[in-house]
Amino acid sequence: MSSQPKGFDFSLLNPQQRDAVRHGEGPLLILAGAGTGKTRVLTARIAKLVGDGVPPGQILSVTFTNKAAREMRSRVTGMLPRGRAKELWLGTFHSFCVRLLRESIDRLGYKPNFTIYSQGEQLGLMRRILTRIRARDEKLEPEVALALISKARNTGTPLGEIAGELVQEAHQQYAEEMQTLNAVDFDDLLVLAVRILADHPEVATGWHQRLQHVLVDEFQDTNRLQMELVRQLVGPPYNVAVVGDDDQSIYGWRGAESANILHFERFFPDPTVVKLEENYRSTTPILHTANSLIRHNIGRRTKSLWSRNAGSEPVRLVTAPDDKAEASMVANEILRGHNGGAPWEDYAVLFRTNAQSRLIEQEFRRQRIPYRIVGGRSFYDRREVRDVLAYLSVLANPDDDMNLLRILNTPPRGIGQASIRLAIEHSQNNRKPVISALLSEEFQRTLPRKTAAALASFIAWMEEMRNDILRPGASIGQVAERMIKEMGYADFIRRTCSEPEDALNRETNVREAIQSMFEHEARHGRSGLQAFLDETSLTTDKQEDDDLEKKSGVTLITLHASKGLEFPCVYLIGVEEGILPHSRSVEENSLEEERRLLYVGITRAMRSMTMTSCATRRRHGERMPCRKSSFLDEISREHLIELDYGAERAKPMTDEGKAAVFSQLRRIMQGADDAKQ
DNA sequence: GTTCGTACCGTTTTT
DNA sequence: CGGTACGAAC
Repeated sequence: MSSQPKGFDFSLLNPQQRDAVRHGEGPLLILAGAGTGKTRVLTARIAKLVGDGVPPGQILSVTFTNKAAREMRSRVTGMLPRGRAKELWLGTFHSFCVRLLRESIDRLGYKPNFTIYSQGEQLGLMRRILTRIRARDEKLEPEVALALISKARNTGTPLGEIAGELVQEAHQQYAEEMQTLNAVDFDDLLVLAVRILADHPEVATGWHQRLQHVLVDEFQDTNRLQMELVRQLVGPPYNVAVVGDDDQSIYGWRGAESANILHFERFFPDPTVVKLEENYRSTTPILHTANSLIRHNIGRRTKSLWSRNAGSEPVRLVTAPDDKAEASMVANEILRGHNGGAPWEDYAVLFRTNAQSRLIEQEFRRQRIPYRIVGGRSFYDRREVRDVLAYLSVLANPDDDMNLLRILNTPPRGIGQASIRLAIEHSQNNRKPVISALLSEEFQRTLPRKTAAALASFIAWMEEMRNDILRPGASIGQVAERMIKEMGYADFIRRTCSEPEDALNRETNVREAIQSMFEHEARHGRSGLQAFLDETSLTTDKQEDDDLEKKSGVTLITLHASKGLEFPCVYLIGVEEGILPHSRSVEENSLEEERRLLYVGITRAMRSMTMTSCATRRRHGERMPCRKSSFLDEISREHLIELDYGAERAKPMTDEGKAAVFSQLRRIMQGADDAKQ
C-alpha cells in the first residue's frame, strides 16, 4: 500500500489514461487495448468522481463477471475515503438487476420474494414441460429448447424466426409456469429489468436520479439486452463511461455484440473517445506480432499497441512432427526454464479446445511438472449442496415447485411418488403452485391417512423453520444447521452412499455449505435469507477461482478463459488450420472472432511467446496430417523466428539427445537475439 | 435403483 | 482414442 492517503495520483497515469479519468459529463468511450491498464483507469475514475463530490452511492460500475467485480472492489477500496467503497453499486449486470427487481418486480405481477432459477432448475422445468406436451410429436432436447429461447431473448429476435412451433409452445408454457412459481431465470433478470424501466417511466426516472454515473467494463462482451439496460438506466446528460476492446470480443457465439462498441455513438451521440494504446504487459516483439495479425480484421476501431519494453526474445513458431512431440517439447522447455530459476507459475499453456490439454497433462505428469487446470464444476451444483439450498429456497419462496418437489421426500419422510404425482396434478388443474395443493384440505383428503399425517408434520415443521429464519436478525447458518440435524440429513447421506468415502465427502460438502452461510453473515451481517440466496444463485463460483491463486504450478487454460490474465511465458499450442481457426468457424462465418482469439492468446504473454503447430496429430484415434494455421501467414515475420522441432523427436530418445537439440535451439535463438542488437 | 456394456461423438461457456 | 449417455440386466 502506498503512503499516499486516499485518492489517486495523476502522475501515475499516462496522458490518455488521464483524459479518461478526468473526463467530466457526457458519454465516454474508452478503447482499451490488452494490457493498457483499463482497470486502473476505471478505479481511478471512480475515485476522481468521489473526490469531486459525487456520493459513491450514485455511481454504478458494472463488470462482466463476479471475479472482476471483486477485483474492482478491492482495488477501489483503497482509493476512497474509509468505508465509502461499500456504498458503491458494484457488480454484474445480473446482480444489479436483482436489486432493481427486488424493489419493483411487483409491477410485473411477480412477488418480491421471487426465486432465481439456475440452469439446472430451468432444465428440470423444461423437461417437465416437454414430457407433458411431447405426447403428440417429435423429439426435442430440453437443452436445445432453452438455448433457442435464450438466444431469442438476448438478441431481441422473435422466437418464431429461429425456432419451430414446438419450441414456441414450450416457451409459452415455460413462461407461464415460471410466473406461477414466482421464479425468474438469468435471462429474465435482464428482460424484466428492461421491461420495468421501459414501461414504468417513474421507475426509470427514479434510477436516473439515483445513478449519476454508470461505468461498464468489458463492454465488447455486452449483448443487446445489456446495452438496452444501460440505455434505460442512464438519463441526461448521459454520464456513461464504457471500457472495452473490440479486438478482444470473443463471445460473439454467446450473443455478445461488438457492434455495441463499434457503433457506440448510435446509442449515445457525440461521445468522447479515448484510446489507450500504451501496453504495460508485453514486449515489443509480442505486440508487433499481435498487431500484425489483428490488422487483418475489418470493421474494427483501429488501434495499435506499443510498449516501452523492447524485450530480448522474438516470438517463436515451433513446428513439431506430431502432437506427442509438441507436448514433450513444451514440457521439456518449461522444465528447463524452471531448472533455470523460473517459478512454475510463470508458465501458461493456452489451447483452443479442452481436448488439447490431455496430452500436455499426461506429459506433465510423466515429467512431474505441477500444473493447475482452469475450469470445473461449481460447488453449488453438487447434489447435497443443492438439497440444502433447496430447503432455504422453499422457505424464502414456497411457490417454487422445483425446489419444493426436490425436498418434499428428501430425505424420505413418508410422502411417496404417488402422492407427489397427485399433488402435481392437483396444482396443474388449479394453475396454482404445488404448495397450495399441499395446503388445501381438499387435496389432503385424497391422501391415505398415513401420508396425510406425514405431510401435515412436514408442513408444520417447515412453517416453524420459516418463522425462525425470516425473523429479523436470524442467523441463516444456525437455522440451516438445525434443519439438517432435525431432518437427519447426515443419516440419509450415509444410508444412500455405498462408498463410505463418498458419504464422508458429501457430509463435508454439506458442512461447507453451512460454513458459507456463516461466512456470508460475517461479511454482510445478518442481511437476511434473500440476500444469501441471491448471492449463491448469482455466483457460479468455480472453486478454481480461489484455487487458481492458491494452487501452484503451470497454468493450463483455454484461450477463452485466458482473457484478462497475463503470464511471463506463454505456449500457445495447436496453431493449426481446423483448430485455430476452428473448422466450424468457417461455416459459422466467425473467422474474425477466431483471429481475435489468437490475438487474445498472443497478448497474454509478458516476455516470452511460443506458438506451436504439428505436422500430424491424432484425431479421434487416427493419425491425421495437419497444416499450419492460415493466421500464421498473416503475421509479420519481423519479430518471428520459425523453428523445427526435429522429426526424430517423434521417436523416443535419450536425455542426451534431448539436451543436444535444446542447446542447438538455444544457440539459434541466441543468434537471432544477437542479430537484432 | 444401480451397474455394467455398448454406441456414439468430438469448440469456446458466464450469469 | 476416451468420455459420456443411454439402455439392458441384475
